[in-house]
Amino acid sequence: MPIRINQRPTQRQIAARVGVSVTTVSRILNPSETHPERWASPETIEAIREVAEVLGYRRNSLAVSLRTSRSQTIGVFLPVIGDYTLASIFAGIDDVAREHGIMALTASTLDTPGLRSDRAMNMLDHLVDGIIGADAHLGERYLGGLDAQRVPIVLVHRRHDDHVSVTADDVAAGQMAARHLISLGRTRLAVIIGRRYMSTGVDRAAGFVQTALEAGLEEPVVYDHGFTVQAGREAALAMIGRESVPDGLFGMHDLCVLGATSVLRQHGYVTGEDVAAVGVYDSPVAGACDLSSIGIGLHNMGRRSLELLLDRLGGSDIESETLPVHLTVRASSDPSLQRTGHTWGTMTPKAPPTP
Amino acid sequence: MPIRINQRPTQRQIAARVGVSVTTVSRILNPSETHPERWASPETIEAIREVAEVLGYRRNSLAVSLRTSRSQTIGVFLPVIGDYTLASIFAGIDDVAREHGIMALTASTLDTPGLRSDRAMNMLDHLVDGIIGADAHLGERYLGGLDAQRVPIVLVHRRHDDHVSVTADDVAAGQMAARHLISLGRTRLAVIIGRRYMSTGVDRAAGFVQTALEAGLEEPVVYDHGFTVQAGREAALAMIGRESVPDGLFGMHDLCVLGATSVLRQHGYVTGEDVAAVGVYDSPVAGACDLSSIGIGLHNMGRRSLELLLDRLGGSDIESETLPVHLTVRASSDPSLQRTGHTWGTMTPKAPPTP
DNA sequence: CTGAAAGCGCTAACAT
DNA sequence: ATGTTAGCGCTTTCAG
Repeated sequence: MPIRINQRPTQRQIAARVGVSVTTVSRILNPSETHPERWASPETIEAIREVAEVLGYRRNSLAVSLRTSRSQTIGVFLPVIGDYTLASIFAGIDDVAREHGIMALTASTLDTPGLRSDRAMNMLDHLVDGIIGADAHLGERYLGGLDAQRVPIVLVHRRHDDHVSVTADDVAAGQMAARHLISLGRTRLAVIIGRRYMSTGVDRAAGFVQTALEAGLEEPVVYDHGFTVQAGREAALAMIGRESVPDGLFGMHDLCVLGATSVLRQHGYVTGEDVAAVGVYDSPVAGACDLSSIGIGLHNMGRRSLELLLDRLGGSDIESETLPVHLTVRASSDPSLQRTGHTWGTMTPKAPPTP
Repeated sequence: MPIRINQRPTQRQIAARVGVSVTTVSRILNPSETHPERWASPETIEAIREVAEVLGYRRNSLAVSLRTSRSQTIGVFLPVIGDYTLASIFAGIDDVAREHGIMALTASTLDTPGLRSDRAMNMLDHLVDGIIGADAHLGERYLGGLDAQRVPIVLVHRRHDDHVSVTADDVAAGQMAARHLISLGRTRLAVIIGRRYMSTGVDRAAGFVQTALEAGLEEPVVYDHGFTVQAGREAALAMIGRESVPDGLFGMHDLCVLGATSVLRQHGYVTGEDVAAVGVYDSPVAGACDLSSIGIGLHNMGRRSLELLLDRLGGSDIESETLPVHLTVRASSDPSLQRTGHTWGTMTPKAPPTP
């Protein structure tokens, strides 16, 4: 009769019912990894198993953690959550966590190092076994104040020389975008890099600019308004304000490119024609909007970050990884391609075709 | 000299240095909420504070939880993570969590009840104080198997009669969409509802269909392919296949509408002209794509869900809340409005304007 | 094959 | 104003 009313059953209760000690119960129910000495008489084992089953026993992870100093818990820092990119990375992390029965404590830090430290302290209070950070800033030691508590850290998405990281080949992405635009005959290039503390934007811009210069073009203009739709709009306004609208635009995020092209279009610059645009992440919306975009395996990036962290926790030495990127060309840069969703063409609609 | 090498300092260490008992240290450092009897001599208090400071003392949350049966931890279930909607809700939850020093254990369940149960067990093993669920399915008790462990549950985004929930006024959203389309003279309506187990889509469709019928229109056709870009594409193909392309389309998510309109457009149906389209969530991309959309305060919705849960944990009785929605009209439904980013107009671009 | 004992770090009655 | 005792649920030597 499972008569537990409000309380979770404990090993002690099982021990009492079976007539053995908690030690034995512990050994049977949770055989230690290292010493699988689950020696016990078959009858005892059977009895313990049965009572545990009928009582609905579940181990108290907190007690285990307190005893073993391993919490089966990790901390994950995201700069912002409501964004496709970071959310996709987190989805990959979550995937691996599920497979390994690990719980992730997640915190958004709004790209504010101070906030990050506060929440990191809180995480460490919960004895997380390790930390995955997607919100690293260049030129600032990640969680520098807390290194005494040597918790393994793996960075993801954004690199930092001081830490192991899983990133996309951002330099290659920039080169790829530039080569693509140049191959289309574009000569006045510009790039929206997000913020200067993000290695993603900085690295992509580096590859982009370098390739442009090597091709003998003017140095691309750099805009650092951010990576949101709104940031893209602001960048576009800046372009118009300085009367230097590019004919080739590369942006760190599909969204900021969409924001930029929408404003440019309002001002008469037709995407795909007047300005060829390329984004990053190849998000679903890029497909729906005919936006050329450089895809990155975000989900897999998340996966690898936790896999690496787990390797580290398992005692292995780990090294940074760089993931490949690939370009999908659509009508936003090559107007000869079929337009699907929203045409990048003229502003004044003709009479609608008869349905 | 903070000479802790690898180990976090404990109350005992402080007690030893100061020459008091751990009890006193505990009382000073972590005065209980109920009995703020932090009686101690000013010198003692001062000394303890100082040593704690210099040692870099931080309480061990796990030990506290084990002792108090309160973990300052909650569990959050999301159906999927890499999506603007859910991620935004989670951002709101995270906000409140930060303000209250609470940690959130997050898990994606892929809208698979079995997966949810497994991970819920794991969460309960970690003694979460409560659970927020964004992945409820209609017609299925949420976490039905585990109700014995009476952990407070608050649903968000999707309602379920058996639970307190924070949702948008989905019925009103459906009515609003229908009224808008009808006011534009649209008569052949259709709606993409996501999946049938989602109260969001079901409720919105209810309001939508009801309003259409009351206006004397034919019953809108319902498509339940999902709410992603791809789902929208499939729905559109279905429309074309059955030769009943609507002149008014409402979709549960901006993305599925974008997916649908992109395919419809490929087949010659111009958005805003041949078919007026309305989405939900008013995500940034809706703005960039001139998509009319019904906005919901997702961030606030997330906030409220945790606030409610905390109220409940504080002993209050709580009730479900319904949040208001509002429509933003853009060129996708009303072509007289200025188009910004991507025109919904004709397929064949005219000669580009001179930049 | 099994159990006694110790203790992870902390809090909470109950003394004094 | 402070200390003693007890114990949260579990794992882990060390002895039988």
